[in-house]
Amino acid sequence: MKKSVVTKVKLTKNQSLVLDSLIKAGQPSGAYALLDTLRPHGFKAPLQIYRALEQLIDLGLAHRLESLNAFIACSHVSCESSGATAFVICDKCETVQEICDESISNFLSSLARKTKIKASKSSIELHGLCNGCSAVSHS
Amino acid sequence: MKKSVVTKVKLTKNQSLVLDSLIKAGQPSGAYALLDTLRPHGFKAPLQIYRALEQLIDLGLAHRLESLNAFIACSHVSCESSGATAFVICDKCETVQEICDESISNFLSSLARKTKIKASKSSIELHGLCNGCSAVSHS
DNA sequence: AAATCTATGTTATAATATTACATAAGTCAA
DNA sequence: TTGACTTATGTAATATTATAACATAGATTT
Repeated sequence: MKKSVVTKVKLTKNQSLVLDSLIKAGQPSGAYALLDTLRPHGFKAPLQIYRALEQLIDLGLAHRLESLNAFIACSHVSCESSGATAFVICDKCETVQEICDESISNFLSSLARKTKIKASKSSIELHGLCNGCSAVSHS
Repeated sequence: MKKSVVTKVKLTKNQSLVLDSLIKAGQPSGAYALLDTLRPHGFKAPLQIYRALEQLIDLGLAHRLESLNAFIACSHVSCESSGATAFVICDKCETVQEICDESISNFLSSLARKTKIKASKSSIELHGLCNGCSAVSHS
C-alpha cells in the first residue's frame, strides 16, 4: 500500500534530527513541539519539520496520528510500512500502542473489497484509557 | 461507546442550519466552508459552527473525518452512534461511504481486548479511489 | 561543466480550532 | 412568577496547525 520496504537509507541531517526527537519523545509530538525541541539545533521554521516528517513517513520511520495532529516514531524495528497499522492511544498518559498484524490488514482488505475501493492509505485510531490508567482513573 | 441513542431531539436553530448544510453538501465539509455557506443566515464566527458540530456529533447526526479535518452528516437514517463506524473516502470524487456493521465493531472490540484499552472513541478512515474513479483514473 | 534533482533556508500566509467574556433564552423547583 | 440554574448564542481575539512561494545550496548524472 505504501512505498517499498526500507532496508538502509541515509537520512539527511534534518530528517535524523527530527526522527531522534520523535524517538526521544516516545509520545505523540506536534510539529511545533518538535520545532521548539530543535531550535537549539538551528531549526527556525515549521517547514523544516514538516518536510522532514514527510520523508520519514514515506520511509515508514514515522507515522502521523490524524486524530491528534501529531507524529510518532514507528515502534517497529523495521516497519513493513504496509500502511496496515492501528494506533491505540491512551488519552490520559498519552501512551500509544502501534499494532501491525494480520488482523489489521485482513480487516482493511475486507473493508476495501466491500466498498469497492482501491485503497492507498488508511488511518485506524482507537482512543481510551490504557490498562494502567483505567485502573487508577478517578476522574 | 458513545452517548445514548437518539430517538427524537429538538435541534436548536444553529444546529439545524449546520446539519442541513452538511446534508446538502453530501460531502466532507470544512468548518469554514460551512461558515461561508451559512453567512447569509447570520453566521459570523467559526465558533458558531464548531459548537453546533460538537452537539451534532454527540447526537450521532454528524461525524468528524480526522484525516480531512472535515465533517459529514451521518448517512444512517438512525445512526446507532455506536462509535463503530468506518469511513471509506475517495480522494478523487470525495465520495464517502460510511460503514457501520458488525465487522467494524468486532474488529474494534478485538483490538481493544488485545491492547487492554477501555475504548471511548475510534476513528477508521480508508482512503483511495472508488470504483468509478479507479476505472477512469488516468492521473 | 552543464543539467538536473533533492535538500535546505526564510518569509509570509492560509487553514483550522479554541479561549475568554458577555448576553440571552429555556427549564425547573419553590 | 420569581429566582436559580443550565444551555445556547454572539463576538472578538488569539492559538494551533499547515502550506505557498521563492531563493540558495549540495549532490548526482551525463
